[in-house]
Amino acid sequence: MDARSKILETATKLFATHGYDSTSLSLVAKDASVSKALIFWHFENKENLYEAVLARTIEPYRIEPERIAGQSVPDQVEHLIDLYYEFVTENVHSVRFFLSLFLRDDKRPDDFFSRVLDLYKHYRELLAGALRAGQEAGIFSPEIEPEAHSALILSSLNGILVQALTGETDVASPERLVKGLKASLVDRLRVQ
Amino acid sequence: MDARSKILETATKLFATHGYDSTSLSLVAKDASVSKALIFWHFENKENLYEAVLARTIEPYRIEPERIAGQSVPDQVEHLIDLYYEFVTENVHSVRFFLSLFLRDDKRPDDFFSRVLDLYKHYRELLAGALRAGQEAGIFSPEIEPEAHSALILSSLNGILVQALTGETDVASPERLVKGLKASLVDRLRVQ
DNA sequence: GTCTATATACAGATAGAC
DNA sequence: GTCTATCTGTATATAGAC
Repeated sequence: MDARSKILETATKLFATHGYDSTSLSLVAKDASVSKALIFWHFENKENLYEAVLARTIEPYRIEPERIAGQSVPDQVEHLIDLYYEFVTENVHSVRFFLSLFLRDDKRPDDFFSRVLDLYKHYRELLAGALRAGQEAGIFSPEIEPEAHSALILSSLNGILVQALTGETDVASPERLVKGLKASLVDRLRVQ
Repeated sequence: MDARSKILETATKLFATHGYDSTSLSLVAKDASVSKALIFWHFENKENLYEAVLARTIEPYRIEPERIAGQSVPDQVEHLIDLYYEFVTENVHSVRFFLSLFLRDDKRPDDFFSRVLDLYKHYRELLAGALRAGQEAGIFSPEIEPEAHSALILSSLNGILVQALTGETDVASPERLVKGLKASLVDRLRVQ
C-alpha cells in the first residue's frame, strides 16, 4: 500500500476510536510508519486529513435499490428491518464513530451529518411505504399510522443497536431482541 | 460559592460537552475565574479533577423506592416507562455524557460504568416483575416472556431517547414515540 | 487558599536536504 | 515523495511569594 493510503487507513482507525482532539499526528505517523512531515505533505493540515477520513468513512452509506426490490409486500417490512440491522453490524466502527459525533460538541461537518440523516429518513419512508402497502392489501391492521409506526420501529432498532454498540452484555442478544421486535411491532399488527 | 465548588461545576459542564482531552485546565480556570494553580492545589492533577466530576455527575443515578410503590399491577408497567423517560429527560446532559463515554475508547473508569449498568439492570428487572405479575393476574398475554420483553421495551425506549439526545428533528417527537411504544409494546399484550 | 512566574513536554506546522 | 531538524504555541504541572 502507498504511504498516502496507509496514513488514511491509520487515521481512520484512530479518529474513530479516540476522536479528533485526542488523536495526535505524531501517533498517526508512528502507527503508519511514516514521518509527521509526510502527513502534512499529503493532507496539508490536520483538518484536511480529518475530512478525507470522513469522506472515506461515509462512502458505503447508501441504499442499493436492487437489494430492496422484488419482495412480496408483507415480507418487505421484515426485510427492511434485516437490511438496516445488517448494515449497522457490517459498519459497527463507523456507526459508533458517527453516533459519538452526534453526541459531542466535537468537529461536526454539517454536510456529512445531513447525509447520514437523509439516509435515515429514506429508510423510514421505505418502511412507511411498505406498511401502507400492507394496509391497503388488507394484511396489516388499519389502526396503525404508517409514518408514526415506521419511526417507532426504527427507534427500537436503534435502541437495540446502541446496546450492542456500547457492549452491554448480560442483556438479551441483539438477534433475540430483533426477533422480539418483529414479533411485537410487525407480526402482531397482522389482521387475524 | 467557594472556589472549589466553582471549579467542580465549571469542569463538569466542560468535560460533559467537550470530553476529557479537549478540555484544558486553562479553560476551566478561565471560566471559573480562578488561577490554574488553584485547580492543582484543590485536585492535585487533571485526572483527580475528572474523577471528582464523575462522582458528582453520577450522584442522582439511583432508584427511589417510594416512586415505584403503590400502583395497581397493570399500571406499573407504564409507570416504569414514564419514570425511565422522565429520569433521562431530567438528566439529558449527563446521560449524553455517559453514553459518549460508552462509545469512546476514552477515559472510562470501570466502577462508574458498572454503577450505570447495575441501575439499568435493576430497572429491567422491575419491568420484568411487573409484566410477570400482570400475566399471573391474567391481564397480559401468556405468550410473552417477561425478561425478553422488558429488555425489548427498554431497548426501544433507549432508541427513542438517543434520537432525542442526538437532536434529530423531522422525526416524530419523543412523546409521540413513547405513546406508540406503550400502545404496541404494552397495550397490545393485554388479553382481550 | 490564592496568586504569578516558570519548567517541561508535546502538539501542529514549516524549512530544507535528498 | 520522504526524511530530519526546528519553530511556535499551548498543555500539564511545580515553585514560591503573599
